[in-house]
Amino acid sequence: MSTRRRNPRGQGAALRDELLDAAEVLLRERGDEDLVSVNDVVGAVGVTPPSLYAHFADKAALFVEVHARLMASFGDQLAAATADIDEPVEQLRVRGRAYLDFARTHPESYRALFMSSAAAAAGDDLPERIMTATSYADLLTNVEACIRSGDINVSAADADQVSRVIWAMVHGIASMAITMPHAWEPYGADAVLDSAYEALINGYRGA
Amino acid sequence: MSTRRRNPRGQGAALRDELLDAAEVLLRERGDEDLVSVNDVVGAVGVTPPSLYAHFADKAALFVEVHARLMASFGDQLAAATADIDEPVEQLRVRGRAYLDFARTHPESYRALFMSSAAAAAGDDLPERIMTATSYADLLTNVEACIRSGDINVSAADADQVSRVIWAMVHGIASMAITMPHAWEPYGADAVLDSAYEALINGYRGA
DNA sequence: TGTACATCAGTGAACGCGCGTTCACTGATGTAC
DNA sequence: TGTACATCAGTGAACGCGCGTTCACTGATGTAC
Repeated sequence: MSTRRRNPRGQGAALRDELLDAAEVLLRERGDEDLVSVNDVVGAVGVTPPSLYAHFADKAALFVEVHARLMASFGDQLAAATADIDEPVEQLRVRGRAYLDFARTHPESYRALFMSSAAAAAGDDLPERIMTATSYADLLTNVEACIRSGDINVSAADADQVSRVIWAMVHGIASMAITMPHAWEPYGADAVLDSAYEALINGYRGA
Repeated sequence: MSTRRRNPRGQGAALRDELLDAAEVLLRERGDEDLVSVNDVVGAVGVTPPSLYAHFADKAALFVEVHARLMASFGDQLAAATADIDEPVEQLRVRGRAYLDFARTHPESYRALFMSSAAAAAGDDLPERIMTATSYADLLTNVEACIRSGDINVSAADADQVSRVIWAMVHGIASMAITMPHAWEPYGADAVLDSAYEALINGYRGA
């Protein structure tokens, strides 16, 4: 953009944030860092390519930081949606709906975070970071509360496994909604999620 | 490969199959057609790039056919695994395990079929073809049998929705196994699948 | 049986393109004196 | 208060690369006579 003015002396680092912002927007739009070129990013900020290399070693280094930002905003969104809900099973349901909402509102972000081949590539430990992220810890805590309240009838030691089954279920619905636009017609992904939750919790309750 | 001999007169079309075979092998290895170049394909066959264009309009046309082949072999594999099993619930379980097996044995094929952005791209109706594929019809038939036998206690009209929930569950476990190598540690994806199935069927049985 | 010729499987070389990245440079800005 | 200068944000132009695709061509093969 031609409206950009050069940063004042000593504030060159401001460009770093502008580049991260622009890269995040573009990644959200396109869902795969392979579809976002360095040229796109610097062009969006209104700067020439060499400027980027003053702040990031290479393209990969830029996107490592962008992914971290996306993960944080995803976690924040789930936490905010469930903050006011005390009843454990209801919180679990709302958490699932918020998860699905994020995936559908930002399908390309979701793809970048949980479905991209970049995420699975050897050098990048993104998936491991996901498993240890706050949002998973929150889910686990939620499931433990359901076990204590008796809504999920398994031993406390199985909380981790049950959490991952629930995650896999929601991820399955969300990722299919993204990859196959007609997957949930004519029901709607929400209705399917509700039905799946009901069956799962019902199944665990009576176990 | 330098060992290749030119096809005899009138059998130039044989190269078409060789190209499809080579492209399929490479796609299985790499999981995304963007990672398989035209040069890779013709190089594997031992031929130069222009030869490909005698048989396929462009790269996309080649991979449309390759995807169709992968889908067919996936469907065949599920059908073969479940052919000898009469008891509906057991057949459903074996179907799920075979599905997971395919995903883990050919992770890159699975990614290409069910997780790739190419699959979701506007021009390609692959996802729709999946929804109408034999393998989905087989699953639906299986679920209907479970309803008739009373193992899944929903009305016959809900067979379609239940089928998709089951599919989403298995897809969730399979795709996470691919994207996040440590997702199912220390349990193992099979154990998680069994547990998820048990909960789901349990939940539907008592519904 | 021998030869000229049409056919067609496949080649060699190049095309334009966009990519990530690097090089040598510029010119506005703040500071020292 | 004025000026010389070091600093540093950012540029212009080019790099080598691999890509999908196209062009004009070659040369072995089978057939007609």
